Amino acid sequence: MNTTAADEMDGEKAPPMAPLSHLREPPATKRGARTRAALVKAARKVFERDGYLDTRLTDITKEAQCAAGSFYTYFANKEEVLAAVLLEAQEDMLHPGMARVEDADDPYAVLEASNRAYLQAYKRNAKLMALLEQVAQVEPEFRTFRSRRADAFIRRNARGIADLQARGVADREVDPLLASRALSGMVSVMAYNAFVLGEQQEEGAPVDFEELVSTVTRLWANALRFPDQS
Amino acid sequence: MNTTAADEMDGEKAPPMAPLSHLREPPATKRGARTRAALVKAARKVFERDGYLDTRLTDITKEAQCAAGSFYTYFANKEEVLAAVLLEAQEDMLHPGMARVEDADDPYAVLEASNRAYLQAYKRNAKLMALLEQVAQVEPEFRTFRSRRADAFIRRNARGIADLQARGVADREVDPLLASRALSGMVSVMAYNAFVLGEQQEEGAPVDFEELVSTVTRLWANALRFPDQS
Amino acid sequence: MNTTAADEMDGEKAPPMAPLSHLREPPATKRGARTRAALVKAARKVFERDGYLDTRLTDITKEAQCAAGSFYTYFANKEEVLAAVLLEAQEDMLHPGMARVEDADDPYAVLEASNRAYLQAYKRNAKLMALLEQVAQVEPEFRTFRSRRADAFIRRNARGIADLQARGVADREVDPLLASRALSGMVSVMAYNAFVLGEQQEEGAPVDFEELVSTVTRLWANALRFPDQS
Amino acid sequence: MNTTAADEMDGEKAPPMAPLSHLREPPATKRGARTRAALVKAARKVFERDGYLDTRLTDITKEAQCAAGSFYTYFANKEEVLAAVLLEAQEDMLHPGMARVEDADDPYAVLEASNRAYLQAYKRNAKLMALLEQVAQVEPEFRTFRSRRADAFIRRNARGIADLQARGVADREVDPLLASRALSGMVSVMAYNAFVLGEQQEEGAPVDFEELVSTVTRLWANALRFPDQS
DNA sequence: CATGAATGAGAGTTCATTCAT
DNA sequence: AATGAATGAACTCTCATTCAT
Repeated sequence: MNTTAADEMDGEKAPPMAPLSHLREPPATKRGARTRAALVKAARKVFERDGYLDTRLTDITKEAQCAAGSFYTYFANKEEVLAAVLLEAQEDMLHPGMARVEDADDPYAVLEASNRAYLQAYKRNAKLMALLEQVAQVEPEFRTFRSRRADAFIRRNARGIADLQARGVADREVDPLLASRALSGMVSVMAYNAFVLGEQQEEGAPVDFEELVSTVTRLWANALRFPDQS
Repeated sequence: MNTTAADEMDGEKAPPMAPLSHLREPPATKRGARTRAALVKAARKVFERDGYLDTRLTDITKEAQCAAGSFYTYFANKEEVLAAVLLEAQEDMLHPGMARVEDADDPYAVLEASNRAYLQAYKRNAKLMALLEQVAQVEPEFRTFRSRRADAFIRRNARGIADLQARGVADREVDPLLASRALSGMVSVMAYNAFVLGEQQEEGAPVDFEELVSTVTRLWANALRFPDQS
Repeated sequence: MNTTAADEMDGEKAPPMAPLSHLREPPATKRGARTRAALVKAARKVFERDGYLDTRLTDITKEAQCAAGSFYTYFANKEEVLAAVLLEAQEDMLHPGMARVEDADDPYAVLEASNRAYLQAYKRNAKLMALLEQVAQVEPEFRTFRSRRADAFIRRNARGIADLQARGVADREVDPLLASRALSGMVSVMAYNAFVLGEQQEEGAPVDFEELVSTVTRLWANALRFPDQS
Repeated sequence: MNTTAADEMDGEKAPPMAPLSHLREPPATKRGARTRAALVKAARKVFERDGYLDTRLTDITKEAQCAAGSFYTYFANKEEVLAAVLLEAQEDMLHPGMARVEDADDPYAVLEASNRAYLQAYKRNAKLMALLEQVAQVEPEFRTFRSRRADAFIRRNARGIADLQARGVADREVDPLLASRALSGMVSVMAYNAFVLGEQQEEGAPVDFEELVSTVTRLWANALRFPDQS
């Protein structure tokens, strides 16, 4: 299984933001580029701090230290800045920097590395993921966006599962795609609970990261009936 | 394992809406009760149709065929009607009406029945669940609400898992609570995808309900290493 | 000088509330009378507590423990209850209960007794006076009302002054009416400051009542050049 | 006595509007300054015409010929515009332009000039004073404001009285502060009656300005037992 | 390009008054 | 006469978007 669980964020080359790609032409001047960059940076900061809905455009321009009107030089509305923010952040979210696995043939080791990388990436971008979840509930365009990326992730894992089934290492009774949906979903829910909700409520001990990795990996492996290794 | 996966909705007797219970005094007259009921019904309809955010209070009163001001006789704001809507719907969501299981000692059969009941209830109340997910992203009070109910569900399943572990029927290596979080989450994600997102996008064949039940059940059973039955 | 400074409140027999006398017919039944009385009493309490403007009709009916609609059985609006409240209170305000003066021919003694009685009455009805001042600024009908009563007071004192002038005991250079306006006004301002504003602000030592009496009396006597008695 | 009765309006250098100074940043552009000025001017006009309570914010913006929303660029609410109106008017009210007195050592002449100047200023700003009285009954912040200014006025006159007492020209039996309260109050009541109430009711001959000045001056002088000059 | 004031539609909310029961 | 729910006009305030400078 050579896929990673971390690619829920992957765009797979295909235009990832189809509905959001109506971006304006990039600024012609250096000053313009600077202003635009400041706006995107400010937008991310404010979005993450106040949430998408509670963010007013003037909050963004204030944070970016530019005039309210300047916003419209680069973006048509709030959705468009958000698209720009996500586009820019994608880069980081796509390269979890997975550690080399000693034995690439050991499915369990590969799976564990993959889950660890995914969870690390999620944690690193937790605020942005929280934002994405929020926006997906509020702006249909972003719901599609979220779904597409999840699908890519799911499809890749499905291929991994099918591969293992072909090699006789995984339970052949389950449909690879459906199983991938379930198991990938399981991991992403855990990530959401741990890194998004876990942060919001101070009470309760936060989950131990390594325990999280080992638990989801074990459950995943069991669920597919990886050969016993104990 | 005699718990059901369907009780994510269960309040376990305890006041389930603590933060939302600032309800006004119930109407003193029949007429008042009728109007209030009409408002709650209208609210549910409009919320489910337009979403929480896009719903204006006048949309609700218009739907309920009463004056704008009448709304405030019964509710202080949009949040309060929503609380009333959820409170009223809870009843139905709490009694999935799980079918009798032939052999209550067969963990697999119990699990399957439990999952089927849960998924049926989810499907039946899909629009409301969609609403709850949306609102949880937008109003902190409801986030707490959602979390609490999920917790109840998780804790119950955790008890079931611990029980099976004690009986030697389930993998003892995993922490029951963490495993319950993961597996319960897996089921609810599947439900969300199938019944909430599945409805919104017309493309693609909808998942077969029975296949869904059998897949999540099989994965769950495998994940906990239920004894082989094939 | 046999007039009293206390009669700013006096209605002098003449219909004192001309513009406010459009009162409805008195209730026919006993129950009606009771309800009406409860409303007036409640109105006074709430008016004095919350001020005229911040009082809603429902506050009054709530305080009177009757239904909102019942209000209109007895009064057309807020102004009318207020008129009723004032009408009822007038009685008390009109009888300052001035102590007998030993020597009714000693202008100074008479003046002092008169001022003391006036200030006592003002203090006793301070909340109502505060209310009246507020209402006079807000409802023209009551401005007239306040003016008329002040006029009565002023005219009476003016007669007293003219009398003393005739007896050669008071400065003949000043117009009696104008002087009365000034001096009566002086006393009422002091009363307002001491008993209305003085209560609202906790800081500062409240004025000593007797010092107040002696000061205004002395200034008044001096202003009219009462014969020296020191 | 070198103080003036006219300084009830005086702020004495100290920040006179402490509680009202939560003003927004002044407009950055000329256009902004123009709009703000137009709003303040319009507010004063409408307030004086309709009274504080009956003034709707849209009345002000309509009068200023700008959009309703523009109001909030400069003021948070009705109170704030009023503060701005008073702040602007203060200037004029603080410089009664008292005529030079021939003989500054003649207490009577000084007193008369002072009273004339005060009454002239009051008359000039009568509508604003009416407004202030109204508002003081309705908004606690402005009650404080009114009190503070009256206090400044009173304290100054009290110093004048004490001074005269020290020079043996005024009755030493009265407390200077209390006497000042009474006499300053006497003048301001007369001013209120003459210029505020006098205008509202058309009936009755308006008081002759000079007679007003000479009467209050004479009474004041007598009250303090200025040495005889007749 | 940047600026920041101007715009105005639209939402929530209050409460005096009416009226069916 | 009493009740208390229903009504709806009126008002404040927000903020995305435009536009003159």
